Amino acid sequence: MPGRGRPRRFDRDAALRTAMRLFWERGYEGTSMTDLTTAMGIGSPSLYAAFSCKEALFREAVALYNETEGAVPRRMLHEEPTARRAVEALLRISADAYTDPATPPGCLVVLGAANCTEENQGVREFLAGLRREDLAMLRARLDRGVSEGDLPAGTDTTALAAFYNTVLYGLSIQSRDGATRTELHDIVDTALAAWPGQRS
Amino acid sequence: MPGRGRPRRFDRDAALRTAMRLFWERGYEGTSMTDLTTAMGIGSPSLYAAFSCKEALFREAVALYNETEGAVPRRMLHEEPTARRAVEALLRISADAYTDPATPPGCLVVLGAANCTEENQGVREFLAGLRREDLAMLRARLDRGVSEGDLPAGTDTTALAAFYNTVLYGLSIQSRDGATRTELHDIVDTALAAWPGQRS
DNA sequence: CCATTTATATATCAACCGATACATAAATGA
DNA sequence: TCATTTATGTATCGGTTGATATATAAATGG
Repeated sequence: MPGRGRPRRFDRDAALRTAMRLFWERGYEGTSMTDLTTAMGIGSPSLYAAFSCKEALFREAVALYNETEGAVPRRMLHEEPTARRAVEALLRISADAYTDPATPPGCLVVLGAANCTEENQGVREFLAGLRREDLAMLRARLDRGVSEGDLPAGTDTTALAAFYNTVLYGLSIQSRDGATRTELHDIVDTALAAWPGQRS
Repeated sequence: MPGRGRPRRFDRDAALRTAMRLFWERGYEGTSMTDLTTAMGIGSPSLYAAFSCKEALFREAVALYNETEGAVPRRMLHEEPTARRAVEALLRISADAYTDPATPPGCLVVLGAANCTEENQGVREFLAGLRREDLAMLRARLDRGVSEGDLPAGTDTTALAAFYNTVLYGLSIQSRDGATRTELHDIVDTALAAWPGQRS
């Protein structure tokens, strides 16, 4: 039921996608409400009525990002048969996504609130929490590799997960600096040489 | 010769160090002129008279950062006898510096203008240029390792340098997220396992 | 038809941004 | 002494920030 009052003139989902795109491209503080309302083609009271405030809009946009952009890497992480292949798929898919010319370079969760003001520490902590979740998923996949026997028992999965997570962070910055897809995959090649038991 | 007019009431070098510290902590756009003048204890016309404008002050502060904080890693990179030991020293010293409680976490050159506004693209490009210089120095050190025989002939030094550079970028973000010194060194351990010929 | 509800458009709000105008203070050179 | 030069303190500039007050438009329920 669409309710009683005057119907909304714009598509809320489309507006949210627009916000995701802008925040992805320019970060939280780098995107102004005027940028958003202009890109959405609506007035600022309409935006506030639909999304409460800038921070709420950002959180909703990031949630959308996490559901859409994060779906493929998450699925790969689970479906690939070994930990090694899962991590390689994660890195390769991320490298491809970060250099997709149809979307802004790098990861919104990593870059969206890099050095933001103290007054927006809540936004920063929100993204940091998502990063911790991603790290935990990666570590869990490595632990699964140990329990399934494709990773040596006694592997320091915490350190290994932290390492590949760090590489992913670095890839985001590299893509922002204009690194090509090939360059990122070359970096991934080297990173995979650090895999336990690997000969480089 | 201190010149003719009324002498400056404040220490320009100390003010520059204050600016470096603030920019390091909060980034270019995250630091306001009011933040700067307050921390320096001077009025805004004095700041403008001494440093022209915000961007010029930032560039000078970053130059100071590069000279001071960058000195030790640069020296290690040159003085360590092998490429492998040089890279390890670079990573370890950076990990220590990024987690030094006396200074802000992470690297100013990496984090100082992460997703800044389009109108400040000049600042972003300035830092990107410094990062390219650092990358070139790292690659040159690896090339030296090849010519001196401690790295196998045919080693892809470009890819290897890009990889360790990427790890350094990632370490900056990790330290911003509150990673401890031990955690960073564990990541460095894993990164070094990717070294050519290494058994991990 | 009309009360109610919701969304819109216009016009702003106070706070902060980077940057200056202006008058005054404090030094030097002649 | 006094013109010149430079720096300082105060007050403020126009512009932008995130967020609203207000009045009107457009739907539903009775």
